[in-house]
Amino acid sequence: MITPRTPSGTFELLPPEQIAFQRMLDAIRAGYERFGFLPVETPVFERSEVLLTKTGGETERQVYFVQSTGALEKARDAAGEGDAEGEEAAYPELALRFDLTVPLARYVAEHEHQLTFPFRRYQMQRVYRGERPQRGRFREFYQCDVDIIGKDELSVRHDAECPAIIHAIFTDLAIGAFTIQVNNRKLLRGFYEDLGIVDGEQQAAVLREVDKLDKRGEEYLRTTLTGEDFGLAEDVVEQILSFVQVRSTGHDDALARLAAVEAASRGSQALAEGVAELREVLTLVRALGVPEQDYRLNFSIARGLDYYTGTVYETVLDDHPEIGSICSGGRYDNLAGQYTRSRLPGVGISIGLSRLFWQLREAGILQASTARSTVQVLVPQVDAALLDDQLALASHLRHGGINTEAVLDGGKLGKQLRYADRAGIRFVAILGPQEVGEGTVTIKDLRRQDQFTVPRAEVVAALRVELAQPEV
RNA sequence: GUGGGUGUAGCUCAGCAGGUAGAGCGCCGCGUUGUGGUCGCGGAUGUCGCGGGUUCAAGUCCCGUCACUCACCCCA
Repeated sequence: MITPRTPSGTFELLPPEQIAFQRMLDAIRAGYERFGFLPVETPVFERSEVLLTKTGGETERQVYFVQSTGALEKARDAAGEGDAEGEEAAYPELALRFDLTVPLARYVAEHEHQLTFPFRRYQMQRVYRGERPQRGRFREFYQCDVDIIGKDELSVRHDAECPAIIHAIFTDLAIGAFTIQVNNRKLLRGFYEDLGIVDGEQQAAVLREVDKLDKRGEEYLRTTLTGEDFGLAEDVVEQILSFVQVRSTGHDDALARLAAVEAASRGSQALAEGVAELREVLTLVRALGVPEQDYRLNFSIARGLDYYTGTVYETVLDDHPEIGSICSGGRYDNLAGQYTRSRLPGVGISIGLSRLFWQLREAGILQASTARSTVQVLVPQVDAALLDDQLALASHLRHGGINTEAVLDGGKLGKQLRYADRAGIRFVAILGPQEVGEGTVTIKDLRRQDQFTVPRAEVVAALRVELAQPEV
């Protein structure tokens, strides 16, 4: 017999948890729509050339190729004939998407003339990465993206919308206090230019290390940056360290820190732009109603992806910093340069829901409040002879908008109640000979261990009232 | 791609000096007739990952292999 199991790096849930997961998806979708975004879905696989435009070694290492058996045979034949027609010819034609941003770029470029700009879309689908799986990291996972794409231009005002969306959604999700951390790549670039770190590669390398500050600590950073690989002077490293540890403590403090950075600058143009952008973003974030304790400047945030050019975001849970960023994103100047001549700047964020869900579960902060079952009422079979009446009651409840399961196979009532309890169904509507005789239905609340009998005509109304009651 | 760890009942694991397999949880049944969760009693379940070796004897030691897992790179 074949051992049934999922491939490593994937996960599936039992219904009670799937419900919780679905509720989170619903909340995110609702949040995105409330901010005026349109839904989009794209195929799980794309033409390989679309995904591998930036033939970076990393992407190639992580992408899953897709190939039909026919295509595979054809490729084999070609290989057999010694047809070595360059590296690219060896790739299968199709590959699984590893994020939603690249497909978005292709989508926007492809449908440019049918879309209206600024194009505001959200997309919540699974993506695939051929990584070695790790704790809370998967090879298949959900991303929930929102992006605003402009044609030619997109004012920095849109950058302020992202924190507002994050705030609304994570408030709804009710998974605890959170802080939206904001930074700006131009500011970072300017700062490092001022320090004489001009080379793009070196800047990127420094940013990557700085990103580890929270995880590895200050000493690690000091040793690394002054060490062989970087060879930075000690006073430069100290400047980096003190800069990078900046965390604003409120709105006015954030503005003051921006002013301080600007005053200390040796005149970098990029730094000045970054400061101006952040200033505008922060001001509008406040105007959009985000409480000032929920956002702050954090100069250590860089984001690994090199396509970010301006504002960058990272959101953390205040009580669980170990979880890391639960939502991140930023501004990019040219989304679809590979696919169109049009200049399409954008800004967006992404929630890695699979990882978030997993970590919330591990940390024990998944709300227990969500129901374990989608069934609201079970109609047990007290007496097989009353099947018609039982089914009529179930039908009546369903017409009343109540999710109803009717027991078809019967058995002892006790067993049926146990079934309901285990399945996480809270209410039972009992219709036995007694109830049929007097035209009533008995409603039992398994959580509160309480039951009462109502006239048949009032069942739906009574249950609606009960369903609105808290469990304890 | 680089390094560690682990593989025993559905799950979590024990089995510490090699001697014929255990616990807790879960599951099933019973505690009578229309009432679950608690409680009591009873019950089922394992090619001890796979292959080879050492030994009178291997879950236990050795080798190989596969799988899973954690961390690093990178990232959600």
